[in-house]
Amino acid sequence: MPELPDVAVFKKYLDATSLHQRISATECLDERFVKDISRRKLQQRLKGQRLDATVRHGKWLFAPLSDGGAFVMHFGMTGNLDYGSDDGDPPEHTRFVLHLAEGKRLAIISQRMIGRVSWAEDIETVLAEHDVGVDALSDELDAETFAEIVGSRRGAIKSTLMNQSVIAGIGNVYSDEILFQAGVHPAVRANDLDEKTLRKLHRVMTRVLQTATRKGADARDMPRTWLMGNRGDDEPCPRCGGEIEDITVSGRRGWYCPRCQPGG
DNA sequence: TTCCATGTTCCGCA
DNA sequence: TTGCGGAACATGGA
Repeated sequence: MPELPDVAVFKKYLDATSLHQRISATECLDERFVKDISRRKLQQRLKGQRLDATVRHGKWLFAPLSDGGAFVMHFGMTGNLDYGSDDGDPPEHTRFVLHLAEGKRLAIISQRMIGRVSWAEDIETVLAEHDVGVDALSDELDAETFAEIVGSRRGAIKSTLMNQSVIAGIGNVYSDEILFQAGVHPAVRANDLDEKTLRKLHRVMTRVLQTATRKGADARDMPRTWLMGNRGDDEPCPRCGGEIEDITVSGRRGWYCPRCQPGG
């Protein structure tokens, strides 16, 4: 699930539940979920500290710590957070737990293990190491910059939007949504798009990501005119009523409406 | 049982 | 050298 809007929701959730509480202990339920640092060191770094704030960049979530450094979270394909009272077992597929003061705990859940927790001295360094580009909702990414970055790419527009080193935060579902609402075929090469279309894509991208975040990133709550609820065989296009089709673009299966998104 | 998945990373090729 | 596409990765639900 976790693309930019989902992670933005996790950030709000963490802000509302877990900030400024002392971490009394941590628990690692699967060592493989800890990356770039040993489990023991991560646990040492966290113990006794507080999560001071949260910073989201693309699909990454960071929580700067009271004594410096930051707790790093990435949710992969199936991550989630769960805050609750610290008695009994945490939810299924919990990989890491922060035990907090006053009998609470924050569980980091990841069913498929593609995801991570880690520690970073410096957030910018982590982003550079993983070649993470500008955040899709960053103020720095205005229409002109977007057109410049995206319009210089030779790959399919869908893969370009999903490429985290180009723009960070968009995954398979939201790339389909953005292209649908902009009326752009997913397989069109990015550098074949004209300036006007690129600016439209930027406008639509911003609107889609902001709206989705505001609605809690829950597909069921999105406007009916969105593609999101109709991804699948034999589904009608929410705009024209025609049939939605699937297409594989650089190994990822996407959905689009051939009538509303001509070309390719 | 086989296939597929909303993510990242690595590798081979142009 | 850089950018692109495909495959691998781990796990479990359909």
